[in-house]
Amino acid sequence: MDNKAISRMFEEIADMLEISGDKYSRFEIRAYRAASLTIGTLQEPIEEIFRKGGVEALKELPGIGEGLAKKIAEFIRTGKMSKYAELKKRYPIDFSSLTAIEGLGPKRIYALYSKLGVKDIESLKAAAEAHKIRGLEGFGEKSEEQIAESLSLVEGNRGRMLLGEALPVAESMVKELLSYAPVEKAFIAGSISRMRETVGDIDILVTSKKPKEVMDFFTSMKGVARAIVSGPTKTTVWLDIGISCDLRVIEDGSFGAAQQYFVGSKAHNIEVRKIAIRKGYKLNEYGLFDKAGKPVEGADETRIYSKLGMQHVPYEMRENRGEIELALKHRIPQLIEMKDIRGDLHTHTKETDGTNAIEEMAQAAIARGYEYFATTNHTKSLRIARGMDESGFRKFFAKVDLLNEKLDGRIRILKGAEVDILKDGSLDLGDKILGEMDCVVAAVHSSTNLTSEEMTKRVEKALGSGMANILAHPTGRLLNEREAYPIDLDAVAQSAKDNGVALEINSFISRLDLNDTNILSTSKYGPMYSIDTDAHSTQHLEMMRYGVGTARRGWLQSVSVLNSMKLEELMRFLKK
DNA sequence: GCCGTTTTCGGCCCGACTGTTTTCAGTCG
Repeated sequence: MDNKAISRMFEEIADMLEISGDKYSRFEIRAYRAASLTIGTLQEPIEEIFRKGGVEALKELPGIGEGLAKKIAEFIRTGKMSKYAELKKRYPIDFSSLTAIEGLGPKRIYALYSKLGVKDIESLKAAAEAHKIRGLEGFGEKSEEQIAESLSLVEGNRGRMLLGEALPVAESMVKELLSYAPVEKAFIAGSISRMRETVGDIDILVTSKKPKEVMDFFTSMKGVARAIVSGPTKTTVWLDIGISCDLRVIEDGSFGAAQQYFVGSKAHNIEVRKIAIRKGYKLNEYGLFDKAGKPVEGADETRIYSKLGMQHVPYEMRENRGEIELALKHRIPQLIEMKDIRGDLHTHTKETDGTNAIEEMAQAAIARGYEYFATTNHTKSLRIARGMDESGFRKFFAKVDLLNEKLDGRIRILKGAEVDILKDGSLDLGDKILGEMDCVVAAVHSSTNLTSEEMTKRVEKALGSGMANILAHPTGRLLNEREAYPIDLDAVAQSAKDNGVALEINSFISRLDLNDTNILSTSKYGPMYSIDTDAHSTQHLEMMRYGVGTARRGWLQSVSVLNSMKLEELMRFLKK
């Protein structure tokens, strides 16, 4: 993907400029790093932005001006960036791998290169094993040990962890801190609090009058493999599950400022701090201060934003994607919340590849306070999931009818299917049985190697069939496993709107499909969205919060969410 | 190299921790 490549090149250019000793200002270097951050966290392909709007569109991106836009354009057009190539000739060093080593930055990497010829992970490993590093100026035994340790970690290859894996861990750590350590408040910050689909580490913030005791407790907690950094206010540990966890201890009076600071994102915070400066303040994690250094506000995050003339910004929006301007104008939308969700429209039972019976699914849905849910088992083409044919569904639906009667209005079970969209765009069951269903979820599970044109046409045909209500996991991606298949989401969103079909936001932790940027880019066509769990067990119903978080990252309001509707209104939408 | 209620020049986010540096540079988030 170009985004990653360009982001990495800019970062490496910054690294190389930093050691070059040429007369580049540190601000020029910083500009490359800022651009790297912008592009690295962009989830829309930069190539597409360029294709649609050329260099001018690139310049719209924060931190990208004339010069960098041209370099990006050069790379997209030719596959090369001359500035990068020139510098690389002078410094044939693999910075992006080496900077991943804890404690190594450009300066020390260059020292290792010029004195020991270290230029990649392998030569670094050799130097460390031969104990050649400890003798170098600026290095010591400790540095060498740290490098060796970090090397073994990098070789264990850690990617970003799924939100749905990290959040529960963070929650249990917070619970333990609150129960057994002298802390008053504990709060999950960082990318988890912003509900990013994957997270690089866990950030926890606590208030306490006894920071040392808290830190001692923290480093000895179950699941902590070892401490990486430990100070009185900040401690970083490595967890057994293969992710690091930061704990910051602050005073109660700074809680709001610290919250603002540690929720991030970095890009959002840089903008907020610039606004603070413009208004004659200084903002850091301890509070908002006036010119004389006198504290103005610190305990309450909302009041800090307010002093800056801004509305409070929901965590999920803090990505510097336009929310700053909205907050300044006091026009932050009222985002969808968990309490708006009245049901789940994509679930499975043991009749196909689920693990629970329909009765158990119904009880679990009732326990969640739902008004309704749809049972949507797989159809016959999906053999691997023991998909059912028409007679299978008829038999199953008879059971559902009985159950609905028995439940006597405590919840309404909608009869449905997750019907396969076949290669030619037709649906895997006949119109007769589909027409009898309350809720038809259509999904692509096969022939995913089509071109974008073919795939788009295939899906459009299914949406236009008059039988589909929801398009499940529209891009088919699986986090850390499989890329989205090529499809024109703009066309799909338009077609969904025209045909009264909702686009799914699949909440399953490895899917989150559509993702936040897909939602942001498709919502201008005005389709409805359905936030579903695709639950294959009663446990999976819990995943709803990840879908809601993703929807919030996509700035979605409840009026655009199908399953925030009351049953009666929903049934009108589902009518074929 | 970017950017503008400081607008085409002259600023540019901010603080913590570590190791070896005898006073702080380098790295990290």
